[in-house]
Amino acid sequence: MIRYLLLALLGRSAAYGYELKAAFERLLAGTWPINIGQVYRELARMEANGLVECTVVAQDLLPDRKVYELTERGSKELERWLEAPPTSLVRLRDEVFLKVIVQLGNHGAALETIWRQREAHLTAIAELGRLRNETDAATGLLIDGLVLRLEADLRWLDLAEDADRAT
Amino acid sequence: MIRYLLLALLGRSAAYGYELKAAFERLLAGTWPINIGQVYRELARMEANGLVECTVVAQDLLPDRKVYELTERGSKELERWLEAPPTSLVRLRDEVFLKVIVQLGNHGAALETIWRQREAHLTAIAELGRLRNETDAATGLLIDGLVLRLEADLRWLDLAEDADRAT
DNA sequence: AGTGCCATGTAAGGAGTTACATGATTCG
DNA sequence: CGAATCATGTAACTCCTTACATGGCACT
Repeated sequence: MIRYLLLALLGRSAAYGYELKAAFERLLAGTWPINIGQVYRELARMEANGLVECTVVAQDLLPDRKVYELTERGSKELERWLEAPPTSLVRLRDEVFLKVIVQLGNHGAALETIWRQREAHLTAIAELGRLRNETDAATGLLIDGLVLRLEADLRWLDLAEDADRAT
Repeated sequence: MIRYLLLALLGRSAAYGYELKAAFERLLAGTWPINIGQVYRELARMEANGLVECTVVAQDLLPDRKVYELTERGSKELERWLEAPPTSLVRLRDEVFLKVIVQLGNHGAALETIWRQREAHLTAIAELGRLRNETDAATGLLIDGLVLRLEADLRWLDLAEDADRAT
């Protein structure tokens, strides 16, 4: 995933690692903090695979920059990813859901988890509301997506509470 | 995650690996196919950590079973997980979202991705509807959660389409 | 003197996926 | 004879996370 996001960012314009980390986190509004080391490792790997190539740009006073850009293969690979059929959506590996369903019927415990989660969801939604203001279109849209999901999960927590009481 | 789910299953009753794999997949309605090898590896690891202990039960005609049960430490660990504060919900690493936002403004491409995704979501929802019939309460609830999320994502795709046209 | 920014990296490890190995029994 | 079920495991690999290393400059 990281690899393809970096490819997508390089598809917009050539960039060096340090800059890519910032662009990456700005695009995702900091919801995916990435370690700078990983950016360099991915770039090195992609270079080895011929997806990107770099030019060293010397600077005085500051360290050299290694400016990367997509190769032909790189943009093919990016395009391939973008056009690939969606991976299976029938897949749910979230703590929230799992913690609740394994406790279903265990009244006290399930309800406590549900309440804790509900509160966490509300906090997260509020936090995203604050984040939403300081972003551009694409990032704002991403945040909207997150909020919609969290709202769906809140409705699910209501369902779960009913289901637990019904047992 | 796998580790804790196995602990939760063992919290219900002692079981051996082969059986745990089946219970795991039944609980998750097959949305998380797990490799049997991983079950054995996790069990071995948990045994080394003193979370579970096993008794070998000989069978005639069939291979021996290693029946595991939670230790005191194991149920403490399970409880700790269940009661732990939810991990951050402000985090979104799904292909769907990322593929769309990196293409936003790139009209043709973004719209194609959106349509592909919409279709995949509808297919997935239909599939889950079929699955829903053959399950018990907890698993059914899980599926409801998945469906709610997919519906939220569908609404998001509408938002994304509007946002793309607006650029 | 210490913190933070610029810019590059290496290394260790956890979690999950996929494939393969072994051996007996039962069903078609 | 071949495939599926029961039952155990090992090995290799990808992806992501976390921590650490280096070195100069600027600001307080």
